[in-house]
Amino acid sequence: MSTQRPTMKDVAARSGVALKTVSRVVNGEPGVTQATADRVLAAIAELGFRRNESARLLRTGQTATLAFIAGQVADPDQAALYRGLEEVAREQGFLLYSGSTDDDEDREERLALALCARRVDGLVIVPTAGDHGYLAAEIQAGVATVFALRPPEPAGLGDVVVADEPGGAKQAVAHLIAHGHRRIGYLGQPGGPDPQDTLAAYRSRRLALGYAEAMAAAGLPADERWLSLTPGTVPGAGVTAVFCGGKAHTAQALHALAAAGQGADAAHPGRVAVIGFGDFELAGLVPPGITVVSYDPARIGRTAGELLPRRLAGDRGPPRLAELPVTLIPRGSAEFPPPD
Amino acid sequence: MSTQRPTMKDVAARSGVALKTVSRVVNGEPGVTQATADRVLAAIAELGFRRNESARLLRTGQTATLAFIAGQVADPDQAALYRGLEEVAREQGFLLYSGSTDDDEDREERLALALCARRVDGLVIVPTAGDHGYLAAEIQAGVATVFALRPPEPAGLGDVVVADEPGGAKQAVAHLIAHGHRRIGYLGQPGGPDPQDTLAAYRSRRLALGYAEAMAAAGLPADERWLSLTPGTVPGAGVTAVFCGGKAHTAQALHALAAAGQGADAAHPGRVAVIGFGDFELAGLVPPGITVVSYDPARIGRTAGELLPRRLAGDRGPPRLAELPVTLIPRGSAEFPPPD
DNA sequence: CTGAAAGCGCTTACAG
DNA sequence: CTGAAAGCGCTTACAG
Repeated sequence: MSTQRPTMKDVAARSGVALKTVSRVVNGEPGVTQATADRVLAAIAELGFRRNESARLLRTGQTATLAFIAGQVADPDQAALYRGLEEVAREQGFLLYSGSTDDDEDREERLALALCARRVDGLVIVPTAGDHGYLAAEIQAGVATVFALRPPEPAGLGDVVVADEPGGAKQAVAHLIAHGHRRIGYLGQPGGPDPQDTLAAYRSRRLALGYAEAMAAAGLPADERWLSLTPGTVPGAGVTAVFCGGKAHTAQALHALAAAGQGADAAHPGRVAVIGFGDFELAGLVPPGITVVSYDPARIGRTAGELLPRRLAGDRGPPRLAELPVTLIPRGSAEFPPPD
Repeated sequence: MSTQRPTMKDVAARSGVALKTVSRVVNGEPGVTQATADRVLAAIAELGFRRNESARLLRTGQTATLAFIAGQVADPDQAALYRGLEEVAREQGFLLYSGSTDDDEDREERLALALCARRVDGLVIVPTAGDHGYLAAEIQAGVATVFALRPPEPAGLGDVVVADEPGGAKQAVAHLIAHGHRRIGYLGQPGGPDPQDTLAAYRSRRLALGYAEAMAAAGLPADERWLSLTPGTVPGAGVTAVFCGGKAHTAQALHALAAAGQGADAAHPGRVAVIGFGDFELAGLVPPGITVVSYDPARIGRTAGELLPRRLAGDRGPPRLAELPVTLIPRGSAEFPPPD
């Protein structure tokens, strides 16, 4: 069916030299007459020979391959993370496998093990909520592994790169306080130990921590209801500002407040200030411009990629944790004092 | 440095059988005593053996690997396309490489050839504006190749899957006409042969075609200025509706119109209807809800993936072109009559 | 300067 | 039921 690809053996036969000589020419090794090299080169051109890199790598014992396992590669944050990782991979000469788990524990395991069976050199993985013990043997066997956006279970399995969610929450709350707000709510994932412990829930928990700490540090009361707002209770909660623990929550809060006539733009007298965690496309276009605390997913990817080489070089030191800083982007929805 | 991975040879030695017997057990082939199998299995467990899939595939002559080459994997549309492709890949047992060209012709070639050197079975590629002749030999050699979102140069190099942009433009214009609009403008990429012929420019050209055709079909005059609107000229062009040829253009038009007091919501008396090509996150949240003609990038990816197997099976028929249908999603910004 | 042999980790085709 | 040999396409280590 498919035209057979010519091999070095074919090139050798055609140019009347030994296999090894072809190898020398292909690799640009010294010690080949110009005349011989020319003959080999001619045969290569005539046959359309291209070296099979997979075969070379098998012999070499490496694969020059990294893998990225996302929850959803199409999620904007994880896609950006991918890009950061891709950059590092390219610079270092790695090709990149990728795949999505859809937050399915079993699918993650199948995918990760399939990739390890291909002998990828490194693995960057956005872990599902499940157990990652299955990776211990692979890590032990030398697969450089970094967990991104959240730590694995059990923790300590490998290096971790996350955003500094607690710090981000503190920044957001401090920003609101600086604008005169005192009754500040937090809209996150419904609390409690969640069997469906998603990435968003993990992040939400960390943000709630930072929120509570910032309120306490400012000597502000943190009404229990403020800590467990839902989209429906935001308008009636009596808060003058709300911090939203994720893009979805930000959108929900904006919807609910707009419907209740408490949207963050000047048209609404009882307007509630809104600040979200995580930047999103067009955040600047939704009136009056949505202020966010933004982390840099591409940087998380780059950092993850940069942790790999040391491990590949044989570093078996204890797992590292990188908490990357976040930035507040004021756009209007949080830069006004409370109504009273 | 890294703990050596045990091989089948090690397992064979440990269990006192021949290599071939280990292979039989690992592959679940019949004709092995339970006792022998148990001994082998025990050795596998003790050694923590996992078959090297790359080695197996080398011998088999396949790689069970596909590659996706995007302009930007992080672009929301291309990320969705990736997901569609990933689904098909998973179903068919392929692992997936991916990479971004950043619309750089040379980078595309380097990446594609590196992937072919790894002997990927198939390639789905969002082509840059450059020449793709370098792929002819690879396609000839059996690499199943599909171009997505736009055709390659020269055309006819391989199968193509694109959105039906002309059809989408016609739908959009017809929608506006049905709501009473007659002076309809088109905001796209600046016309003319563009040396920097981006994906957006290609799409924009196809949309302009559909726009012109729809106007002509309805017997409506298409003022030349209406066909070459820029963000700055939209408010003063005297049109009552504008069709935008991409997410960026839609955002620009919304900005310009809002600033000129001609935004698409009821608060503006001289409001201009807006309809965009390509859906975006929160299109429903930007008041009054942005009507779009939406194509389904995930479906493009799936379709591309589904074209691969036939080629892998040896089909050398002429290149196929799939133009996938688009859908109009009314959200408010285009569902009102012109002011007069 | 050039090449014959062995090997990467596995499977295929044959023997016993 | 079990195994010894050859081979996938390349490189490594040694000879000449």
